[in-house]
Amino acid sequence: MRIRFGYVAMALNIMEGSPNKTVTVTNLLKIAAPADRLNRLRRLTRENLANQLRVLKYNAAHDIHVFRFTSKLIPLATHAEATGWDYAGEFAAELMEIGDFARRHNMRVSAHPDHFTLLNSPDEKVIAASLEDLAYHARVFDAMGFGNEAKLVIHVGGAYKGKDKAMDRFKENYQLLPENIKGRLIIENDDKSYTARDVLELCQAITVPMVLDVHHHYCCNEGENLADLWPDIAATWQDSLPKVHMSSTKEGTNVRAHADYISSDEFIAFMDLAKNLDRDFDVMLEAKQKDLAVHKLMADLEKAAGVEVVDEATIAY
DNA sequence: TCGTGTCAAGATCTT
DNA sequence: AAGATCTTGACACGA
Repeated sequence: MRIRFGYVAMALNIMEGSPNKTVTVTNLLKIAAPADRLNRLRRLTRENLANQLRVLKYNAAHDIHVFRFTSKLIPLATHAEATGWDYAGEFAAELMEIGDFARRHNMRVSAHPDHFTLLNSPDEKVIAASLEDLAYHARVFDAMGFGNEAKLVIHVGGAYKGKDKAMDRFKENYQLLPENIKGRLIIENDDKSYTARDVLELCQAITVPMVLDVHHHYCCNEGENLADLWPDIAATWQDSLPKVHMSSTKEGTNVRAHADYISSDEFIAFMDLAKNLDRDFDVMLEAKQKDLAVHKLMADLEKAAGVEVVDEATIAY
């Protein structure tokens, strides 16, 4: 199997590696003139986009081909203060440059709207806000020149004291999505409510790829064996490369908290159960130390039996 | 400059 | 019914 590694949002190993800069609403509102408020957002956006391109260049230099964009690239994009602001038009050149760079270097990119974005809420206002947030993500990807290959990962949502009904609501709302969101949406199992089996069944029902989060599976399951689920999960990706999220538990806190780095033993254990299927896949490392965790995992795996290092962020096993 | 409380978003648990 | 907690990196403020 050939496995590529990537990381989330920001690079710690370089200067100016954060595309996450923002401003709090409270502070933004202290600026008297609305036009000046917008200028504050513009300056932050310009800085974020410059840092984002820098991060992609760093990734390219280190063979990192899997990357998740931050949702904060355009600060407060979905807040009332930014209503009507044509950020995609104003920053068309910068956004397209980022997209072009990623394509030129064969990067697989995605985004993960945060856990306030819910397609299965019974509250219409929550659905409306979620649609707005998804539209923002899709708008940024459109402006970068990406099609449906650039995925948006979300969770199923709340349980609302009835997962079956809540999953039905998800299915109904999914069908109503505009094409530039619907075609990009993929679903991940979470660490509290929806198990890998729940999400697999949902993904099969609506024909959507499933992201397996290995750590979430160990936090939230009903005794299923991951080796049994993996072939069906991988099958939801059809001809494209499956993607897996991987993190390790931070010692001394609740099991759900993410550690600085990824345990190579835990990752090897996953590779062992995936080995029967012998299908290539990508891994998004969700570690506090971001890109440093990619480098460290590669260094640790290099010493392990059966691992062949292909480049700085790819192995064969 | 450092430490720390706060933050746009919603569900869920606790009181 | 109201408030605390979860989670994240970064802001914002006071010492």
